Amino acid sequence: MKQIHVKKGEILQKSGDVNRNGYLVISGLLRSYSMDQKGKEHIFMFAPENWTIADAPNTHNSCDLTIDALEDSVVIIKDKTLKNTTDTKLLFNRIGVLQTRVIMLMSSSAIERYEHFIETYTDIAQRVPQKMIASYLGITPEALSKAKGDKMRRL
Amino acid sequence: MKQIHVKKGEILQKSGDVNRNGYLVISGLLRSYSMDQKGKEHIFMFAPENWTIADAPNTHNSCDLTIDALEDSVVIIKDKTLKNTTDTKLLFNRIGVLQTRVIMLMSSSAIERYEHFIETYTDIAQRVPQKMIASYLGITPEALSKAKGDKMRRL
DNA sequence: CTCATTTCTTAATCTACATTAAGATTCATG
DNA sequence: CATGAATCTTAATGTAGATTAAGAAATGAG
Repeated sequence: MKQIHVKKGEILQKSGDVNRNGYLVISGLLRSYSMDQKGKEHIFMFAPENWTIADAPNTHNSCDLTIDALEDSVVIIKDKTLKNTTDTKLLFNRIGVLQTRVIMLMSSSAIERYEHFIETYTDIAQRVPQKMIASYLGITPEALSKAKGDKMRRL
Repeated sequence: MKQIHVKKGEILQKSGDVNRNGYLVISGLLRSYSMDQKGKEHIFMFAPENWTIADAPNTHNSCDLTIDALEDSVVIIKDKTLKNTTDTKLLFNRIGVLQTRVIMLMSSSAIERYEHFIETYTDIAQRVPQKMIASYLGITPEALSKAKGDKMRRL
């Protein structure tokens, strides 16, 4: 837990780095963002004074988000690996699920989100009607039906 | 912390209720969903065996999500009001922000998301270029510029 | 098993937002 | 202050997904 000064534009963590730290912003402004396949940036969070910004833990223990400074900032680095009670683990898990969901909603097409859903929640897909999957994905049942049809025909 | 049995279709909490409980699914399947202005349902989460489903705390301490059973289920009701260390509060806060973000992305138009962003993060909007706000909202800078222009002209 | 209801598919049309492009404005740096 | 770079706006065109509608298939209650 140490305090550092970062200049505007400086990168605190890159996508792919070992995921170890959270950052508490004392002054200035940080942001976190992901990059899609086309190289387009999607801002996940802004963190002004007093906010914490961090990357939720994934299975590989690597970072999905890049974090950099939008203004000269003073930041306290926090070691996340400490927090390890059962309860906090559950909360971190939920944050991870939501982070993935936001990134998918911002940067993937309906069919890509559908494929990701099927991979991640195989069993659920077989237990609920398709229109509920569509509702979870943020599209209409008609759009999902069409997307699946198009996909089949392309094989 | 007590165990209950719920039938398929039963509602465990309604949008607007006091937000007090979380639900650990022992068997069966629950879902949480929100409703937009047009009355359209947007599924926020599915919770099969072993998952926890809950509504993040908002400022009014009321529920944003409705939770019901998609299959006959056995559920343990957990009182959330216990967890009150500084750390868990921070985590709950982050979950709340992400929950709102997901719901906005699924059920609101670009301009509605923009208006919500401006209300919620006034200061940030004045400190970053517009193209970054667009990136946060999940749209292109051109679309944001146009939406703002259209909005002005309509006044 | 049967009939009613819900769900799924397909297709036509519509709309919000993306893409591309070009000019105007603002900002940063020497 | 000057100039090049970044940002913002506007407009034309393209496209993913929404809406509407109607028929087919699956599901469920009696």
